[in-house]
Amino acid sequence: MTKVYLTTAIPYVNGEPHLGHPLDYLLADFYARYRRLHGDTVRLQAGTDEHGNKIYKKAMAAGKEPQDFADENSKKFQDFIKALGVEYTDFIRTTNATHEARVQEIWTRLKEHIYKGTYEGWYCEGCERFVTDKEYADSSGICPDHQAAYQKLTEENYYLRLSDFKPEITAAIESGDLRILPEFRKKEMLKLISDAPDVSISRPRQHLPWGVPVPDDDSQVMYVWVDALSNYITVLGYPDQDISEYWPANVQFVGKDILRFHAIIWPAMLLGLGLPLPKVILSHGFVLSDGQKMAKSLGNVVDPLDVLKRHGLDAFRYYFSRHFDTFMDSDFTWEKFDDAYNNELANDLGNIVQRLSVLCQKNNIYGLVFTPQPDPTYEKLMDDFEFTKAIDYAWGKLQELNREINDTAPWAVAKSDPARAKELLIKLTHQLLAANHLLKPFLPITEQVEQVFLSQQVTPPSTPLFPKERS
RNA sequence: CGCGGGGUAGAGCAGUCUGGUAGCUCGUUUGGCUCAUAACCAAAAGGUCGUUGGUUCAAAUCCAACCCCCGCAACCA
Repeated sequence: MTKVYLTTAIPYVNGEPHLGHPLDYLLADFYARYRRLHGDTVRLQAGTDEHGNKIYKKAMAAGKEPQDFADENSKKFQDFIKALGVEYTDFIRTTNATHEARVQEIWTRLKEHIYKGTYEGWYCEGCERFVTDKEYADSSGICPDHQAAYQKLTEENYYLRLSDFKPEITAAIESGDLRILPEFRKKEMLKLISDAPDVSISRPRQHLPWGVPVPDDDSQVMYVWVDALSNYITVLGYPDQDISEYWPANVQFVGKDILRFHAIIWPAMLLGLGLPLPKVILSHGFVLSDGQKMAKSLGNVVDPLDVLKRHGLDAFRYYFSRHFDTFMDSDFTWEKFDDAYNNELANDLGNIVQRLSVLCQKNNIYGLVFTPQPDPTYEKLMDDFEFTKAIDYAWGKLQELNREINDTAPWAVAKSDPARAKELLIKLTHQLLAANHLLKPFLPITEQVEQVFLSQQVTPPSTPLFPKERS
């Protein structure tokens, strides 16, 4: 039995889950379910990133303790992940005391690659933070929130010496030992690595009051990287426990925006610890709303809970698997979502279940047995993480089946030759169950479909699957 | 010349590496069927494949130049 470890990026819990968050979880869950159907033991991690300035300030603004604030938001994310039907096995929080202790030990073990340096940049007193060069340029040197000029400021930081690891990381990515997906991101990452300066991994305590203290230096607090990225191994028990059963991870699912950190800083940390690199880092695109990036300022933010409520969990997972490209940005609109529900889920899957179950009932079919057969085309797609193409392929099977039902017309055959009709229906039902089986990683409702046909006596579901809503 | 992605039917995309009558899903129109959720099946309409030039018997596909859209450039999924 193969052991599989999959990870998802841990979201920063300074706000509510939005429609972009499900992607990591769903992709990981599709793959996890697929491997579990093959009998593999899958460990699927999820969690929340809870330190940092933004959370500290939001908590202060709300008159709360940072920990209480983090507790509330972490809970929201955990509930959300459950609502998505994601079968995760571990949930890690960066404010967990065990995680914090482990992170400090990790820092200590990385010490020979860490040095103290100074960081100089543009700083806003009001925001209490440094701004990027781009922000500085865009705002002509004036903070838009505080109408105050940015100041040049210097502070002490610890740095991770990336140069110690660049050749090894580059070689791993080039050879495919560390596979970056999609392929077109690989070049981008290689270029970024060659240009990457050493990374600042700490902040003075007065600038970052909410975080894990740097060991042996009370004046400094760890910045996000060492703290958050370590979650993938602290959740397994590192460094107190042997993690070789599950590490290296088979696949790490991340958004395209944070791929660079997972392709550069994270491998550097792992090499510094003497741990193997993950086998695959898969980066997915963004969820666009009406063709645009979702942003509060644009007023096009969609609440994922509303989407879940609209047509239920299966519709949600269906839309995000079949109408979202696994690797590229894709668009969400209510109209497309409703169309997918009505024209595809209801008309194809829902209707065909109804169609065949009624025919089976009328022809008194019972005691069916189903054994899934391997489908190499489908498995190749799933193994390559081409989820959109895999579900598309499975859907094609449903459409073929509809054609075949029309062509063979079992209802007509039943009038003259009931025995032959029965035989036909059993064959057609097996085809449906085979297609249904391919949909299992994506749609939980497939369990219900099996129940309909594999129960003692085939009876149509009391209410059709995916009932159409009359508008 | 910062890096990367993209421009193919009303919408979303495949096809480009390995040149050879332009394909899929959804939508539209017409016909068929009646087992089924006003469902299903068939057929049709709809594209000068971003622009210009080149190579070739033949270019969405190869080469060159250009135009347009999008993302990224230390905390944004």
